[in-house]
Amino acid sequence: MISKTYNPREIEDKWYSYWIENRYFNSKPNPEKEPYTVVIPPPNVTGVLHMGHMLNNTIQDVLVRKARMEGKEACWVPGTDHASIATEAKVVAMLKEKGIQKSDLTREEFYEYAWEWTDKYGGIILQQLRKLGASCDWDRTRFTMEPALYDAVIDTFIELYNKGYIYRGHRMVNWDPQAKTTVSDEEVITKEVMTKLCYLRYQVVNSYPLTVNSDEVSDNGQHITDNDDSIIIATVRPETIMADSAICVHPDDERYKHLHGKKVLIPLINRAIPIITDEYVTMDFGTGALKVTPAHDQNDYDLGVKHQLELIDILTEDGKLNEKAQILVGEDRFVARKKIIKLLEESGNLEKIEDYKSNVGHSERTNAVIEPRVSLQWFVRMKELCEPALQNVMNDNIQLHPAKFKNTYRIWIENIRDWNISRQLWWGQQIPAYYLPDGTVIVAKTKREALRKAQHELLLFALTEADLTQDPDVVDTWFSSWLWPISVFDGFKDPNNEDINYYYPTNDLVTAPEILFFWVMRMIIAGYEFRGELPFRNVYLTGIVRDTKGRKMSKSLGNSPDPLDLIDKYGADGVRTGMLFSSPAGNDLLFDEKLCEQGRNFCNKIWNAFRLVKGWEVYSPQSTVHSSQLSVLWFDAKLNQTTAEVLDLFSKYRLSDALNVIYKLIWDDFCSQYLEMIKPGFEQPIDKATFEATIGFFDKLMALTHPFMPFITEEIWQDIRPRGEKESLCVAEFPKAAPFDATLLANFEIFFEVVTNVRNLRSTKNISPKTELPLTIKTENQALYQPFESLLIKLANISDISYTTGKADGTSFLVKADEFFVNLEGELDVEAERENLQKELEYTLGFKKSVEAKLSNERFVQNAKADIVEKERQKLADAEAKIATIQEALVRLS
RNA sequence: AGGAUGUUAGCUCAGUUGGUUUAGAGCGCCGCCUUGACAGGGCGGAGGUCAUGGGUUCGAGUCCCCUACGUCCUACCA
Repeated sequence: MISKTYNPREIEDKWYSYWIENRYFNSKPNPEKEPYTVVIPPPNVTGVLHMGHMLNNTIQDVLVRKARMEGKEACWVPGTDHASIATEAKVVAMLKEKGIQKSDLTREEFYEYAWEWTDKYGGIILQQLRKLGASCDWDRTRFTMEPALYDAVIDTFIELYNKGYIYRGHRMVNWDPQAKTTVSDEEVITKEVMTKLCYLRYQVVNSYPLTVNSDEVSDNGQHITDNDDSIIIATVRPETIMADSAICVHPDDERYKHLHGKKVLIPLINRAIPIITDEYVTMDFGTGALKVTPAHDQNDYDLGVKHQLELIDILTEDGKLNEKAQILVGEDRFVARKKIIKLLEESGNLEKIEDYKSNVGHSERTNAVIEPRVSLQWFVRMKELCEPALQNVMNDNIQLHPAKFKNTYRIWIENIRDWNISRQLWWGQQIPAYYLPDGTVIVAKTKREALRKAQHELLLFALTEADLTQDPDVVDTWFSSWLWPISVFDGFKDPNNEDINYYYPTNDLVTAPEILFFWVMRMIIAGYEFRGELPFRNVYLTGIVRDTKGRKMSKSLGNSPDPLDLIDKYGADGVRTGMLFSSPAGNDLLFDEKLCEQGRNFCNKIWNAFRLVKGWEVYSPQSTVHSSQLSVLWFDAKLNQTTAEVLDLFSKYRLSDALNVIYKLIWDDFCSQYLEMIKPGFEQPIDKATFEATIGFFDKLMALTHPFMPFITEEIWQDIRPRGEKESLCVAEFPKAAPFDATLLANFEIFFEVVTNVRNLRSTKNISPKTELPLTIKTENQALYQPFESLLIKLANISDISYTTGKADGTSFLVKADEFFVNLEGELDVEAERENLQKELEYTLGFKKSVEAKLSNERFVQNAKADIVEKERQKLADAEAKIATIQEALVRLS
């Protein structure tokens, strides 16, 4: 006895183990077959599955399963990312709970804890992916911190350094004065804060050339003019004026043209700084004059570099003023701010203070206000490396789906800055740079090699390993994940191995648009740089999963359902289809559990169709029922038509559309129409030929649906298949498009319309579906309807069918230009009939008019393509025939 | 602020080189239908001047421009 509803739970576990046991997901290079490769975007090793992963991995699985069924050597490589910042933060928090400070540990000790943590929580997410049905080759699971991949990072660092792409330089970073470390841009939370905008007056120095010793100038007072010759700037950080290197105004600003080339004195400390001009300045903000403080502001830093200004850092690493500030030395930056305002007020340099709303960066971890700070970091020179990455996306060697992202991608690359790859963390690949006691840098794979280099290249034979210190920083996580498509096949360790030669370049990459820049672009760069070839041919960009209100799903909002709960509730197939129903590439998915419900209902629908067919008793008659024969021909055509459509949609990466087309094929065409057409009477057997054709349809439908719903399709497929033919739907053949009879499909459409009209008539006249009705067809083309008679009787519950070219009794409806009469018992509601016909007439007349307007337009007839004009003529003829029929009917009623 | 992108039924979206009827689907809604595969179901129905205003064209949901609103990315401005 088959259950009335589909029960996913045991079926899913059963088949997943079966697939794994039989190693259907494992792949080896096979020269006989075309490879199809996907590398998973490695999730954070300590992460748990969220809705974004579900969507992303469902899409990958659909693509991989289809390729596998198409006979390709499908290989989906899973793995995880060490996620240095996120993981280190979690480990540090865990240590804190144990009462251990990171600073109390050696690097080695810290690693022990980190690995312990990774082993404990790592890979949970990969277990969860199995529940979803992901057909990964689990034997190939990789981790970005495992030795081989660690080495790949070190080797590529050295290679790029030797090629001159990596350099060490002073750059502005986000400094957390409380944690005394730099933090990445992603860890900076900008918050809106109310601050004071101070307007400060700087005195202009008139004499030229200016004496270097500014004290002298202020002492004798000669060079300082009265208030008319001064410039007022606005700032929210008055405590940094001692670090000013210039005042900047817009070159076209008439107010300040007379000051170009002059110098001003910084209030309180009276150091002279130049007035420079740059179009960066917004004339109508503040006073249109800007103090330039290169050491304490990113934009000012850029200006400083451009105008070669002095860089004066007046802050200590914990955010206090240092000796270079000259005044308020030792005060905290915020205390200093208050105090200096007072000093400025006393000295008469403070013009006014306004309340001002500004966005200030805060550290995610300590909530301290981030201090832009210049420090020594490692960088990758990007401009040249980017060239192939830009070109090969623009010329579609690598295709983005949807293509609209090409634009964004181009703009990003064109504005790229050098990539800061050093991070002041421990969990990650330590930079292979060694410092000699005098500060000389040697980049080498090991300390021993660095020493050898120092001895041989620098002739420093007296050095020992103890004299060398390795750079404590690690590289940015993306510096390991950009190698992923190559490193998972050991393309660095062994650049000519069988795997990399066979699987690389990979085919499709599925990821979120948010990391197009961080990750996708960098993988493309790495692909061309390290293998001289693209890393993948297609990039499928998913949307972001949001809730029904359009908010991003997040832990803090608590609006993200647990994917495993969903799978438990709706089944993996239900959740998979639920997510894909409404998520075309590049579109955000507004997730609603209703979608999963729809997915589950779809499973149930398929399940019950299967139950119905399974329950039939089969017999072998002399000849097959005619209506069933016709139905089989029709569904075969429909199936071929839809298969072609599905294949076309797949080729365009329109997976949502492909799923919807399949959904309708199964629900509407197969269940609602086909099964109803061939269904034998209650407790009647079905003829063998029809039964077998139906089983054949099931076979193809399950194959077509398998990439989307692997579990239920496998269950049914296994049940209907003769044993021993092929062992799993996973590796069965994906349906191919075959020719189909388009005329047959068109005639069936007319037939369905007739059926719908009869049902509609019953509905409006309140006649039970069980009451048989006689039907008279008024047509010039009797031959069109004759083949459908038996089906019409069955589906519309007609007692008998007759034809006429004249008139008939009863109420009627129109399909095309033919009229269908149903003689109902009782009175005919003439008024209602007339009203309906009148409405239809009006519509058709309006339609005819619009077609006529087109056709009577000479320019249309001249300019439009011949087939378009012909179609319009046909439309007109159809409309005219229909109008004639309606008018006859109206005459008859009056 | 700059850039990208979007605005089609109550909601979520299709509508692929401009011409297959006067625009489609799913969900929701309304009406009718429960012994017979499935109420997680069946049958039927209502619902849109394609954001606004211009333009190009014989013809515009589709191409161009303006405006409004939304989303995203980058930069956040002293």
